[in-house]
Amino acid sequence: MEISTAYEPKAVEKRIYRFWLDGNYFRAEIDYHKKPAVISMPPPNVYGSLHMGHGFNNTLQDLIIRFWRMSGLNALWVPGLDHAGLAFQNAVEKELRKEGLSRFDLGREEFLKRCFKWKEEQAAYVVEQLQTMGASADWSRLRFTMDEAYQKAVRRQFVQLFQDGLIYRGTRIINWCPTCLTALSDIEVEYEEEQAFLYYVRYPLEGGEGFITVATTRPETMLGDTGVAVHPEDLRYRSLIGKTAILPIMNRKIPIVADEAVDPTFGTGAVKITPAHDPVDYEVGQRHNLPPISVIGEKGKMTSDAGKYAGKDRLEARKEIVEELKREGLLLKVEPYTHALGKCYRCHQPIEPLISTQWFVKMKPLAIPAMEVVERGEIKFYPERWKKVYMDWMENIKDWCISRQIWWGHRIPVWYCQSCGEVFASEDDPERCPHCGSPDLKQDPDALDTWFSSNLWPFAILGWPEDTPDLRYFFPTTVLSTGYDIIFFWVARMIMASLYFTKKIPFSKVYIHGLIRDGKGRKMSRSLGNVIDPLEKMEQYGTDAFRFAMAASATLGGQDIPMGEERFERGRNFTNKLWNASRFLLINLEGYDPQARPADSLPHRYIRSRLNKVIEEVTRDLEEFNFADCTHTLEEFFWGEFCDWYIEMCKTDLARGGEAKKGAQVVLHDTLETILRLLHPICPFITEELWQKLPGKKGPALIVAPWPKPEKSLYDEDAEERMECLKAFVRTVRNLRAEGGLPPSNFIKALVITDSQTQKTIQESLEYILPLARLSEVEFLEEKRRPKGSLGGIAQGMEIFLPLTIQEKESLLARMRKDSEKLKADYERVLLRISNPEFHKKAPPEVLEKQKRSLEDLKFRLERVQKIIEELEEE
RNA sequence: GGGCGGAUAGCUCAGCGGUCAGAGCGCCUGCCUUACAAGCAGGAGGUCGCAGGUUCGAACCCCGCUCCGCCCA
Repeated sequence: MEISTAYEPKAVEKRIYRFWLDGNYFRAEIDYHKKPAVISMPPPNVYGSLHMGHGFNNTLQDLIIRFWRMSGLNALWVPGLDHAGLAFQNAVEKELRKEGLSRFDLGREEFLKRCFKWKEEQAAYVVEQLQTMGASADWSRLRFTMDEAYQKAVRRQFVQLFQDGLIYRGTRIINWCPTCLTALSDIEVEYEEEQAFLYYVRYPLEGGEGFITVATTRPETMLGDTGVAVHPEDLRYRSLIGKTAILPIMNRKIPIVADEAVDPTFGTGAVKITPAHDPVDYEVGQRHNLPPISVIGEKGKMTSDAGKYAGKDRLEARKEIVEELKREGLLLKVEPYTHALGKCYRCHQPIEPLISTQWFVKMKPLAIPAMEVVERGEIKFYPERWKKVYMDWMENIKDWCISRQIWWGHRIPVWYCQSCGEVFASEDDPERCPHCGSPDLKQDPDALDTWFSSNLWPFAILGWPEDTPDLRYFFPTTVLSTGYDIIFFWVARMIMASLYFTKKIPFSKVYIHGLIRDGKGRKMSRSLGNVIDPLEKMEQYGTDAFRFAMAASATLGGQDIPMGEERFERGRNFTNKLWNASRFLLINLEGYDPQARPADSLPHRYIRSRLNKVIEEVTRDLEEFNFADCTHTLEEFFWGEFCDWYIEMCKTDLARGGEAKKGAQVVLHDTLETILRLLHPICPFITEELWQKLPGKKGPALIVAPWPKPEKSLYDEDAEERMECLKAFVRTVRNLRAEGGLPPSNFIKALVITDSQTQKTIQESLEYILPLARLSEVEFLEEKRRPKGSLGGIAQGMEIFLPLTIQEKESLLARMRKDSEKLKADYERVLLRISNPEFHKKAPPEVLEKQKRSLEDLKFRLERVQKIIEELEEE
């Protein structure tokens, strides 16, 4: 058989993915005899390239799905795409700017046409990327958050919440992005520490009696001040409460009020109140009847209420106002100040708190049941600590601003009757006003927050609001996998929506993984230029190597992952090793007879015992989302045990031919076949490719081969222990040879002192270990004395000696002295513990036993080492 | 200000109550041993952040502290 000596992923991946698609293996059919197991894919933004976060999350989801599928569950993974409202609109506008156009030039209808055209092109590209990753999702069920059916779901949600009184329209202070020209919800604002200044401004008191000094980071907002506030307990200002100050520049009379919200330690302890431009001031204003005056407009420019500063940009106005205050002698001082500045999570420009009329969802009634299901454990977070984060947010939840002043997205299904003023929501586009019958209707121009549609995801993709067979069979879904950064944005809202609309939880397990960072632990960002492109890495190292790196990085604790190049290299090395081990087998399977009965020899017993224990361990790891340990266990077993020891030993049987060869072939084949099955969820392409090459395969494809079950009858402690003894023997010889500087090319004789049982173990497996230790023969010594002129080492109740030259003696002596000291320290530590009467009383018996055995072992080794030292010194 | 993570080998991280502390990468030595140099064999390297406590026994549990990161106000 012609197989290349290095694994070449590119030759394999496309072909294998095609093979799976042709076999229709990703498709899940309703089958009431099978238990469904479902994941809804967090839909990536339909626009643009997938990033490492997608690569990571989708690898893990695919891993789970493939594991379930092989385990005999009816595994369904529903893929999808998100319209990503503002992010997508911004991207399209950016493209338009290249043509010198804005969306307003095109008009709403034309702009949306462009958007859909873009969406079509981009969707195919995103799907292609997911497929490159090996995603075994059911593409026949691909959903997009603006599909016709999905639009209906969103309208149903809005109308029902509206009719139930949970959606209302209100005028209040909201977060406004002057760059994106839209309102945002509270959690769409990101706070960043900024170096700024704190301005101390004197406001003259009415009647010419001195000043009250306020401190502010935003002097330009003073034009909208309608009060000054101090803490009610603050003795410094007690006498001023109820008095009036004169607002400089505007010459407005404003009251001095007392409010608990004021922090007396900030600045002077007196703060200006600008209800129209600060959320806290807004509330203070409400409590004290201070009217909001908007002095900053939607584009970040001063309004007509800003007096002579009207029309200026807010930052320009700040400069000029500071100058004016300085001239007037009202600027007391300016000091450097670090504060958290709110920025838009899409364009990263500073947001502006503004008074505006928007649509809101009342969250408290939705949050209460959503907290209960998590509290009761119906929905579990993995790792569990995220439960607290979720609960804390839910407890302090605020109403959700869902209207956005954008065009791309679900338009708010609310109409305003131009005749009678009726405001109503409707699932279908209405012809006439339901109140007065007038056809003169206007639809609300705004669109909905994207998250107000993706919160329906797990059930809308299965057909909701229709009562479809898919929804009945596949819902609730089983696992949701996502990063911790969108617990509030998405996870929490899906739980609330699902309970409200379906009366069911959307999923029972939430797997929360860490975030991928760059090699130095920094957040990846385009501006830092430290973004790793997953597709590029797959191209470079192979998809399986990429996935191996992802899986190995997904630790149980869900820590963030600094993604360095080494992780991919390790994956590539692993797949290459897998390739070559399989290649070795395929070359040596000539005359393979699956019916042959393997001998009851130690290597076979050992590898079968270990394999079955690994099956048990790996299965448990996958059930617990412990991907890193699962990967590591498989890597270690395959490489460190199967390749390094078992295959090497089997070479003896293969060389011998006959029954020995036939038996080895069967065990080698079966073990590798099982390893391929265990590795398939992590490395689907290479395992499928190799599995297809193996003779005597059962079934059409590895992707649907049964997940291995551990056979406990094959667990064999005796074989494992004996094997450890053989390994110790071989390692000791290799070590002696290296330290003694004996060339590996010479096959030499080893002399051994040991007990009769160990002697038997070694003798029975001599043919396997001689080549590994590069020995010609082993002689067992009767006399328990180190042979003169030899190099000796100790391992597991054996003393092993190799012929030694005189110049090698000194280095040996040095090593023995070092060993002796370490052993002495270890021995004394255990002795101390064991001689403590409390230990005998309180430690469990098996621990006591183990300690006793350790002590004996240490004593034995120590005595031997000391004896050798004496002997060497005598010579 | 509140909360959550982290601090273990040169680097990146596992381990989270039973002698001797683990991996990958890096480093040193020797090998083209007919599957694999993306490999094989051997080796060096760690008062497990600091300081107390609980326990027969602590990297691991508890208390405090220091530094780093994140989230919320």
